[in-house]
Amino acid sequence: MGRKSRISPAILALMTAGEHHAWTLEALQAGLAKSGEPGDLSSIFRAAERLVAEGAAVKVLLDDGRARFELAASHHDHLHCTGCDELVPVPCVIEQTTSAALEAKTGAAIGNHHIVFNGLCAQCQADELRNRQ
Amino acid sequence: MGRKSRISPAILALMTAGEHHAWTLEALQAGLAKSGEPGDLSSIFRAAERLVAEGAAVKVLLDDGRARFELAASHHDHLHCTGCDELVPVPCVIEQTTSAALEAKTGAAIGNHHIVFNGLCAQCQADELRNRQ
DNA sequence: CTGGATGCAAATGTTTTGCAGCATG
DNA sequence: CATGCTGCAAAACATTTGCATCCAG
Repeated sequence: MGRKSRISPAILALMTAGEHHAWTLEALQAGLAKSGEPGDLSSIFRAAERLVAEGAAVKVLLDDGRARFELAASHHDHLHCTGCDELVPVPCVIEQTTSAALEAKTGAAIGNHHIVFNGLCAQCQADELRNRQ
Repeated sequence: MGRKSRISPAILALMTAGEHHAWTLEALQAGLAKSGEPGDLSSIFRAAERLVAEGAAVKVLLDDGRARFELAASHHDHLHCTGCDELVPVPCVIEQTTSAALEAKTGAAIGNHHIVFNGLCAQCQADELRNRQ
């Protein structure tokens, strides 16, 4: 029944290798090319969406207008580093009681959430300090 | 020195009137047209960006790929209603101590943040319940 | 054979920019 | 009359889709 996907497993391998935590489509394309699995952006896009549909990956959209894909794992939020533009995972700080409190206060039915912090990751903060000296 | 902006004050008037809390460019264009101040999207875009630069408005980018503008005011976060697609304000639940704790834990320098909750606003939740009966 | 995966090209949707004209301080 | 706002058109940008092709079961 149809062809086996070459790109999907390569994406998962890339993500597991962990050069980044979250991958833009272009980063995926570059990474795949580097590991000998070049592909068209549209094919990578479709493979990534497939992974999301299967629950193996999640898609995160950022204020810079570019989507990032990462391995589906326990929920966490993100720090968008203004230095290196990486999307760094940070533990979730929304307590279970918090949504409930908000629901009670606003009358809304709250499902999931996503927090994006902006700032400098540890590495960039170190670089910043070093350059100032 | 140059012409007085017709669109900028009209945008502020619209926002203050408060039909929406956050406005997409198209919503702004529609609203302006309805109040007798039609304008080109590019002009509205530039006026809105100007307001952001002046600090009178803030720009929020959402996962649906469309930017929204709202009056600059005390910080709050948002509920993106999956029913009516409105961006509803909710009080911020990030304590000052929370960022500090995250900074200590991650080594990052955290500036601002933005939380987007997904769910149904009070109105849509009521509609949902009514339609099920 | 058949159903899914891929590549190429093109469409999409929104934001952004170039440029000429216009208004007003 | 110079400066900044406006409209129109087109570029830019990432994403998404159409379609023909290819490949493994």
